[in-house]
Amino acid sequence: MENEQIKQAGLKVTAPRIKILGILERSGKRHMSAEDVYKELLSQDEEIGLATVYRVLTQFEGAGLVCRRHFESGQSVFELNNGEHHDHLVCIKCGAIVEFLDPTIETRQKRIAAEHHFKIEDHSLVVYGLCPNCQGTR
Amino acid sequence: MENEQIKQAGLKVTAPRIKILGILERSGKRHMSAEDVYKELLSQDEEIGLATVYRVLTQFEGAGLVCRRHFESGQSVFELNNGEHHDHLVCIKCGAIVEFLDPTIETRQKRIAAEHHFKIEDHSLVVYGLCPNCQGTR
DNA sequence: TGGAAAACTGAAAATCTTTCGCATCTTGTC
DNA sequence: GACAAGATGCGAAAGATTTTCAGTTTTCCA
Ligand SMILES: [Mn+2]
Ligand SMILES: [Mn+2]
Ligand SMILES: [Zn+2]
Ligand SMILES: [Zn+2]
Repeated sequence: MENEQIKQAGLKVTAPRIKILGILERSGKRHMSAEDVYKELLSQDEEIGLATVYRVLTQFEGAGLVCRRHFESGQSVFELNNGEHHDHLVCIKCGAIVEFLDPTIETRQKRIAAEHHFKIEDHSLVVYGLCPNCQGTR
Repeated sequence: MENEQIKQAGLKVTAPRIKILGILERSGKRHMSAEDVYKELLSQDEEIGLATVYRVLTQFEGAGLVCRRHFESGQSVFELNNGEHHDHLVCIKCGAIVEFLDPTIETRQKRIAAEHHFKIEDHSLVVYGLCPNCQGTR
């Protein structure tokens, strides 16, 4: 359970960490902002401050338990790291997110970095658009 | 000169706008944050407030004169819009930026959006890594 | 198990970047 | 030149995230 993952990540097992990891695993939403997590905690009558949520999410990120994403919404969103990289398709109207992985794109990126003698470290690809549900309306 | 571009963009020709556009055109750096532009103005003894810099850059963006980018640095950077879309390779150590355009990637993105029935609106691809100069050191 | 060191926590204050409110100027037009 | 519409500068405010700090909690080992 959570305790093990936290311990293996090299972090002390504390109530806030267990609770927050549990929320990320079971809340339904795969991509959550710190605020989202905080609200979920509140709704469960947990006494955990927002600063702690930020702190824990950042630690989880450092430990590789979660990935932080910067979509153009002003706030970071976090998702459990399942070990496999992927990119995102984001609906600019309703916020719906579709994950995808395109080997061709991944390959081209590596080639481009190599051509410019860059040692690639990471990348972020986000495609913004309107999801099927949001295309009719305005 | 600047006056014409500003006028054609449908904006009144004012001193701050002329000065800021001039800086974007002649400052050497192609990608500048609002703060960068502001500092440059200060160094030229211009009495232009930071709020005005943000305002003007946002207006320029709306008018299509500049593009706003969100690299993971916390602040937006702006660059003159030369009409051609491109993506970026960013050095995580020194901040060096290389621009590139890969038709294959562009095509794949469109296909992926189509497969998910998304009406693509925009996209952001940034590859982070170490530039040639920054690879030796730590 | 006992207890101290190390790590962690919540709340409040501090940062940082960006935007607002508004009184005061400018610009474009007649 | 006179005027309305639009811009500017300034300080305050906002929103997201981080830091500080004093009081807990967890770990670890005797
Ligand atoms: Mn994802
Ligand atoms: Mn560019
Ligand atoms: Zn949608
Ligand atoms: Zn570099």
